[in-house]
Amino acid sequence: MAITQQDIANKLGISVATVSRALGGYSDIAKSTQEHVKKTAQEMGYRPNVIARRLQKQQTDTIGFIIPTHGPRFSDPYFTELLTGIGNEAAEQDYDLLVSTRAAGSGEMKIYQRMVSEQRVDGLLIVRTRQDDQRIRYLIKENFPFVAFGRSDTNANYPYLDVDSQSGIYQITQHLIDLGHKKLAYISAPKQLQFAHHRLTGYKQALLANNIPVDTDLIFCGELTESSGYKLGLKILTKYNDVTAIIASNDLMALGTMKATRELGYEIGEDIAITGFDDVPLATHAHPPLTTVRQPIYEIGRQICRMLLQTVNNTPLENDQVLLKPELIIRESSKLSKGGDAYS
Amino acid sequence: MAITQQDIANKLGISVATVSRALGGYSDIAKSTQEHVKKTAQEMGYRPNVIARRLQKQQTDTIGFIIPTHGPRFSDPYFTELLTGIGNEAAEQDYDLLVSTRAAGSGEMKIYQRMVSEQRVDGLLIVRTRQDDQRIRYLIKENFPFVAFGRSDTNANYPYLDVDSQSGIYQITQHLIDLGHKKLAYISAPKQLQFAHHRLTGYKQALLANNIPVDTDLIFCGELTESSGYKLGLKILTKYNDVTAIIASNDLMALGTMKATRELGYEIGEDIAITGFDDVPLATHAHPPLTTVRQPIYEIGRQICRMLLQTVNNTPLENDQVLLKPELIIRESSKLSKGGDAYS
DNA sequence: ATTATCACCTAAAACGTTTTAGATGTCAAG
DNA sequence: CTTGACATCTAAAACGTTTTAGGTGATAAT
Repeated sequence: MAITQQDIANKLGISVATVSRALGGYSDIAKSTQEHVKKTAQEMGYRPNVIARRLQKQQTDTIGFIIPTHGPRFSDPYFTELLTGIGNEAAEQDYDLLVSTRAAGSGEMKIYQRMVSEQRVDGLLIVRTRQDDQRIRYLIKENFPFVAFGRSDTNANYPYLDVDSQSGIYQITQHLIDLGHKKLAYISAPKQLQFAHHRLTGYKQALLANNIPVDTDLIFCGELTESSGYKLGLKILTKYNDVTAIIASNDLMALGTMKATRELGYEIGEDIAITGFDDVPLATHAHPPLTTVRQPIYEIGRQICRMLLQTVNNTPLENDQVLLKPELIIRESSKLSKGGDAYS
Repeated sequence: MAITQQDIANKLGISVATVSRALGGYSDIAKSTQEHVKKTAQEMGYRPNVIARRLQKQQTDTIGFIIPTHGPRFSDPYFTELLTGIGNEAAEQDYDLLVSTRAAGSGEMKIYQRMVSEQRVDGLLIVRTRQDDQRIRYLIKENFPFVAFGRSDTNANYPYLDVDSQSGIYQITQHLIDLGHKKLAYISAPKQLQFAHHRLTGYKQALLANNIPVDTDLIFCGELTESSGYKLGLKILTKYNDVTAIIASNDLMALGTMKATRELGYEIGEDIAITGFDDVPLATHAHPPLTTVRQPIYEIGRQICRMLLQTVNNTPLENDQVLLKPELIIRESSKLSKGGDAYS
């Protein structure tokens, strides 16, 4: 059996209250007693029982993070990096991290309710915000502490951190237009994801700013996976043989599109430009290396975690709605358009 | 404030004990009372407080999983898939999953001690077993329930699941030899990882079985990342221009090696064969698709979780040391050796 | 000699649940 | 009428911690 404060108290002939307060370093316990208790605790191998502490303190020192997976073979490198950021920050602040994996829809809300109403965690992290996001609605209704990675379309006010992906896609689209591309296809994320709209807007705005009409036939919708990018790549390039650039809304889809492009005999970066979003490590090692927009994923993980812990501890956030400017990373998957007349 | 059993008891004019037992469905409570209590609980929106339950039951209904990361930009797709498997299985059995992210070494043992001695979890999952693995030694010493993904070199007996990667690499090496390759370089995982040895042995055995002498100059050691595979790929191919096949011990390194190979002007699958291990989804979408050995990662996650939960619940495992046969997946990154004389 | 102040300690309650050990009342059998 | 068996319920203890409210005794001030 584990050593308890009672054991220490018995051994020392003092009360548990004194043991507790001594270990807690309270000033109403004599310095000498404090040291004595601490020493004995150490010797006896005492470790606090966190469950008992939690019950008394009415807080769990735990935060929750529910990863929205799609299907069993879910392997988005993006999430590992995000999780590492969250996990490291939580650990530094002595918080536990409770993780659930659940496909969006499919009983997802059950998990949230469980976490909230059974008081399993002190706060929650939400990622991949959606249109009319029921998770956000629920947490606001319950007045439960949370921080989201991503804005949402509700007019509710809540703490979030987001990347200005509209600007990111605008930059990348402008970059391609500068290279002489005129016919640029776009592979969107699923429409229910909030960022899908920001990114699509960035694309449209860039086109319009350059007097290129928006052709909705050139806008496709993918699932953020390689295989989805692959399928759409095939579709786009067989149907529209005058497209010279494909803008994917994440790296994984861009990598899939690259495969399709190559299979159809095009040279990427020469015949067809392809771009992504995220800058996962694989983007550098793709062939050719992928032009993309960098989101500092690890740092984002740390920061949303830091924001949540502040919220949980009732420290007011100096800035509770943060918008990060992403950085354009130009690599070889985007080059001058062959048929183009840039700077001509 | 949340509703407690006390609130229900007060409202109904019965004792908390009755409420507890009614909700628990015990037979010493009248059917009618049970229904009444359950109905009222529902109406009042009662949810059990898991912390209190845990304290009383002296178990946490939580398992722990510490992901051994390397560095902040850790994005191994392998782990997301494993985590999904573990998470889904845990959720189905109503267990919480506590996740920590920590680089091996660097205070890793502190996390284990914290989990174990402060009774944060009922059991632990260990992955990427190492030579003389201190985590395993510690958990055995503490007699704490755990299941490992991977064997280890200690002669201690403990429950594990592993993939027979010696056989996997043997198969892949034999496959390459059958294609006519004679000079096959090998990129190992870090030597402290247990599976590095099994895989290396598989490579050596296959060579010897085909009367090819083992040339230790052709054995390199990488870090399981793309960039590590890239660097070693460059090194191998510039130093040994008669190497026709490179066997990497995971897919990520293989992908990095592919990049190096291409940059040096070789045609993958034509001039140089490259193989990986794991079959992450990206292997299919690589250019060309990667020949590899499939580990059913998601299923492995589920199964080690299932094994752990059985252990935690004192259900004896019918088979507590499982060895899975991996499957060779032949794709286009390995083809006939140009200089080779297979079947000649 | 009384009172106030202070340093140090602790009994008991509290957190919300489950379990234990037994109480109460009913009914049937003897 | 007594006894035993049974169904149903519950007071109290228990889990291990922290907090509250106050006690004790010593010393200093009046």
